[in-house]
Amino acid sequence: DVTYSILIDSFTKNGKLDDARLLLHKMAEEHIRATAYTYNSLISGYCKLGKLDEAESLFDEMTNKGLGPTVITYTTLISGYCRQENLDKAFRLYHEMAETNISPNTHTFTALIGGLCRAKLMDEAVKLFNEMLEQNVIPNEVTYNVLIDGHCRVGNTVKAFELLDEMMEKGFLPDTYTYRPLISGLCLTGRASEAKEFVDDLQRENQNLNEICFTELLHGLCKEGRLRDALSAWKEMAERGLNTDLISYGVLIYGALKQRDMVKLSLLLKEMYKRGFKPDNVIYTSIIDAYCKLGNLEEAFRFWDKMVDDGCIPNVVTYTVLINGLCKAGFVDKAELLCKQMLASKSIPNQVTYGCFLDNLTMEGHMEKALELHKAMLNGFLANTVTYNILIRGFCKLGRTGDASELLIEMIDNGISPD
RNA sequence: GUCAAUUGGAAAUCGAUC
Repeated sequence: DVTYSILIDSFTKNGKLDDARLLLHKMAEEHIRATAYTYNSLISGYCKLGKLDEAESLFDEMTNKGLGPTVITYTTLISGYCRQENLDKAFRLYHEMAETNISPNTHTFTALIGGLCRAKLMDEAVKLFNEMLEQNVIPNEVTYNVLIDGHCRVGNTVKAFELLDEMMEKGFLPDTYTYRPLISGLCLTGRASEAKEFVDDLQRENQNLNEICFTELLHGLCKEGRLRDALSAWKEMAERGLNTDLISYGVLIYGALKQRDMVKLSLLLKEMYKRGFKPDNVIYTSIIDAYCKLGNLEEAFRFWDKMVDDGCIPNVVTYTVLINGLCKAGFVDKAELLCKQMLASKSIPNQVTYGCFLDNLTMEGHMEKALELHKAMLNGFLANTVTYNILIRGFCKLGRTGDASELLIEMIDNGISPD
């Protein structure tokens, strides 16, 4: 059974869930008992693919066979639900554990804290962290990394750096999983310079930063329009022996576009090609977006064609960027056409896509049509803070503040928080 | 003796004092 479990685990890690399940059947045929290990591996695989229903049915199956669940099974499912931002489900499982006398461990708490952090519910995350300590479950470096990341995401770098000190006092070694969020947090709060200093300090201490940490810094610098600094950091990255990969080029291109520096754009593209890199989806999309925003739809479509010729498949974001460009330029009919084309391919329009149309309708003063779209979006759970903002702004502009406040109430009722 | 938790780039609204 160990052999089979190892095989099943490696299949699931490669996303070959079907093959893994075939093996499970084969085990049964050969009268080899499956174990909790086997099931846990499979459940983990389905969770990572977001197929929680499949994971749940295996959970039931293993329960019926008396093979579990174990702490690991619960933790796997909990983290699966957390990744889908289904915290209700995750916590329900957590409570179910208590009923079945399975004690949550460090991994379990870390997964839940991570879920809360992802949802930016930092007060709750801290509360759970304290509960964890009260239950004498010892946090480890991952727990700290998750919390640090959470605080950084909401811009609370002070708290994040406090936790960095705390974790070091406890003897945990920070790594790239710790540093990356801190760099990101500093950049997020408009302090790319501090992020740069932080990175320099870490280099002086000979801490090993990886591509991911550097790219985060590059991105922060580019976002603030500091392309020159980003380029020099990029050179430094290369000198440090790190890979200047496709993503790092993508960030620099984003920076060049932000500065509307099309000369730099073509230089970067040339250099990329020379190194054997081809622009990917993301790079093409950022170029297309930039041209749309410059009002140059022709050039935008030229890159779209180039992208398709290159074998890159446009995704939701690519479509949305063009739809936005078309809407803003007043070609709503063309945008709708593109949306249909999008549905015909395998891309499904999302909140942002519909948000573009919604924005166009409210800007044109077609509030009733906008409300119609909004209702459809509500049915598809596609309303969010931004889409409500668009509608509320539209009503306010027309002086219909009554309708606007009704929407405010509605959004709160729907559990969507105003910002 | 195999299973569970954390990392990078693109898109919609708004960003006051000019």
